[in-house]
Amino acid sequence: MRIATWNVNSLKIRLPRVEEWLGYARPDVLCMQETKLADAAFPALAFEALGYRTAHHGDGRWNGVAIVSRVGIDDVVDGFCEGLEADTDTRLISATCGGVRVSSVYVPNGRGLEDDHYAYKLSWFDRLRRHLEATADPDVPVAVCGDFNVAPEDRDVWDPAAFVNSTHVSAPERQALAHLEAWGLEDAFRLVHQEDKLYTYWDYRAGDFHQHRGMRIDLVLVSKPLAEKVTFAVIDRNARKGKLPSDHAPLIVDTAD
DNA sequence: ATGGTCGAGTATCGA
Repeated sequence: MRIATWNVNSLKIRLPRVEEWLGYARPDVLCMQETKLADAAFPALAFEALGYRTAHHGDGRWNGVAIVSRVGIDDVVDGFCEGLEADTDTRLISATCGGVRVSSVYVPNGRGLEDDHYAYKLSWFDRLRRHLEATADPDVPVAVCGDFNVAPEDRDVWDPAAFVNSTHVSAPERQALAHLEAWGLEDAFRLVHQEDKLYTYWDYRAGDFHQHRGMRIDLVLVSKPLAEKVTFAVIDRNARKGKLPSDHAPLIVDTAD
């Protein structure tokens, strides 16, 4: 099974690139983030034409998450169901695809260490853990895929010195990610690759992509039954090149069976 | 040279 995740930074403008990419990457499941679409505007027909069924959770201008699957898509849940009030944003959608409980997540950016959005980010991680506790089981196949807006380790950013007192690398954020993983998830990319300087996101500004100034913040987290079957993982940097790219590259993870 | 870019929408905000 091939699972992929891609922050597309507006599906409206990115749809041609996504269609092209699906044509050659052919994932069984693709999780997308930052569609920036309302549900009524989601281009379901374009995906169905390529053999994918779809689920989308969005409210228009910001955020928005989707799962498209050619191995079935059942039991779709929008947002959290850990028993608290609804999230203010559309940042989570879950579905069962080919026997795997898949979630597409767009973790809040945080903006700054003193910003209210940073507290929202930390609480969001806690809610995601509680959501998994309430709805899933780490002993069955689970894949939590998306833009986590956290670089797990210093080797996941182009220059740790450039991120002092910044979001994405702070100890509380890394601890929040680690606490999520402690539920029973592993970073599938790191099961395959140990090298540094492998990134999934590069700022549009200042030629960061060409200067290799990036961050690895897009992850596929898998439960043990999937982790044991991971055979391949790659960040498709080619999708960050060319005309009208997203500022994120897609991440692909393959598992046996 | 002290800025560099996108995408939302059409003034700025968010990343």
